[in-house]
Amino acid sequence: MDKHDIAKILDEIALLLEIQGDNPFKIRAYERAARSIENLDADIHEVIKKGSLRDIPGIGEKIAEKIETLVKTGKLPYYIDLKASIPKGVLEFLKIPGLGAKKAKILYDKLGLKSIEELKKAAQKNLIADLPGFGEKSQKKILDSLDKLLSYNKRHLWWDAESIAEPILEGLKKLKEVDRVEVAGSFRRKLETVGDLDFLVATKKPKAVMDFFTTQKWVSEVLNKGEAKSSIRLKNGMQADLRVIPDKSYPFAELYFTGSKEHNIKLRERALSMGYHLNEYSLDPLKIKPKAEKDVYQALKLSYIPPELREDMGEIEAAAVGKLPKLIEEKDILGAFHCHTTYSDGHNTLEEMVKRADELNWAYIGIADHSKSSFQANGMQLDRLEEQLAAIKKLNLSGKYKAHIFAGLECDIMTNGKLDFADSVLKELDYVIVSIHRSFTLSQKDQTKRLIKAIENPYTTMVAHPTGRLLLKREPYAIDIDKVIDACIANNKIMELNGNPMRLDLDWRYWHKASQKGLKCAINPDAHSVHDLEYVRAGVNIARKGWLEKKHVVNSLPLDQIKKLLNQKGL
DNA sequence: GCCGTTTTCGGCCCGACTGTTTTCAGTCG
Repeated sequence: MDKHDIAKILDEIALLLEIQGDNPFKIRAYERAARSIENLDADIHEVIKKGSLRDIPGIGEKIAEKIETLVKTGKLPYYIDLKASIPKGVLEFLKIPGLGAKKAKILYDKLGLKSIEELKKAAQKNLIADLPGFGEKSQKKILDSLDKLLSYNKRHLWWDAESIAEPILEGLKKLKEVDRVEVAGSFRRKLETVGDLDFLVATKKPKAVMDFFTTQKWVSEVLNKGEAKSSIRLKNGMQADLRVIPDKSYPFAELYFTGSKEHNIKLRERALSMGYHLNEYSLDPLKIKPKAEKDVYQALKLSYIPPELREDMGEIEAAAVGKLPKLIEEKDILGAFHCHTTYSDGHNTLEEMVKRADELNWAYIGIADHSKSSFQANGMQLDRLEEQLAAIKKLNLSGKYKAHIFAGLECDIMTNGKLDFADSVLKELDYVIVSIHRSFTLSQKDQTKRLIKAIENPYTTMVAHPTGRLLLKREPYAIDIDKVIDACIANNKIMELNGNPMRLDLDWRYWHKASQKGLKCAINPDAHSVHDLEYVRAGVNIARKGWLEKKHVVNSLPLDQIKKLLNQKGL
């Protein structure tokens, strides 16, 4: 039972209480406790041992007791009883747009509906329209959305969401009635996946903007439409909301609609404690006329908090004492190390990749093709590796390109933790990235041991995509990430932040603490074509979410310094 | 259920839209 399991149970208790119609503030208390546990830095078992559970914000007497029972016995009678009182299927009702806890309870109480299937049959038999609080329209809406539930609830990679948002944003920008516009929400916070798109517009003519937004070619359905707020369903099932606001309120609205919800609640509480009242229109009774968000933060005696950090992970506390990090920026990146070519499974040649690095004004590019065991990725046998090494040397000597080429390798880690090539081969290279591409199902203990053994190899330089996750597709393999981080630090090895939009691995939630302990980061594109080098941008987004500064990121170092760093290998 | 340098009781973030009502509850973000 780890902190994620506990947080999940606390969240589920909150949902169950909601359906039971319990005190809303009690429900929020459980939700808050869940977030606190989820964001906990320390090991939950240690915290319990020290008896400091109640020092965690949002954890009081009752919830502390429940967590202790849960951790010590693996189960919680209170939770078991609660679950027994409401069928699991009723929780599924909450996923249907327009159905919340109250209505879910009515469906269960009055008609005894226990699953999505039963709900569908009841709607088809016209049994729902007569229920209190329901009507013809809500019955039809339930039926309509049931078929599309899967696409509605789908999240999208941030990278994909960007290309969906772009034409809508451009369309709004061109509208003469629009004074200011941007995409807020989790998209602006650069969260790795995005559920829906939140557009924010400043205008004096809301109606014209709303009419435009709800009638364009990207609309598949108008969910609701008002003067201040409209929602549409896009063709791919994604929801897009538009909020319209007078220009004088824009900074407040920007803050509010960027979130996160937890960040906003903390801000409002802070405002209240200072005698103010904060909403998306103003900060009363303060008569400030902010031009930008930073003016609002300033009024709350906080330094400006970049959107990426607004996750209630300590940023408000840090901003209150002027201790926010100076986040890494894309322009700080001077090169990258995880790039493939046609020597293995890349689409572009070595020279094409280097040329592109030149165009990006990079000072260096590291080529790391797959090793022989990755036959699925056309991994290189020794002769091909030697051939590539010679080609890189030649190209460097030719002086044809400004970018220096580092000769590396993405070396497979065998199931026993040994590397795919012997040390005598590895030592000829400028650097070695080690990674796991098979045997994902080892136990956590064995997988951790395997990776740490590879980290301890003297010729290992950095660890690629350490959890192997593919966002929205494949869960991370079981691994004790804290131990892996500690092993990297102890052996002076670099951890990759893989910028492939589907990986973004190591996850941002680990980086703040890990970097403070001394973990070095390389933001890599894991590029398989010249276009993929752009993934560095996605990597920088996530690095910023992880509080990383330039000093933590090795590929912000100029050429002479990165050479020096790589030469430390084998020490 | 949590919390407190105005409080150990009485607060707890707050506004827009929809559909079902006949003045508002429920949902959503």
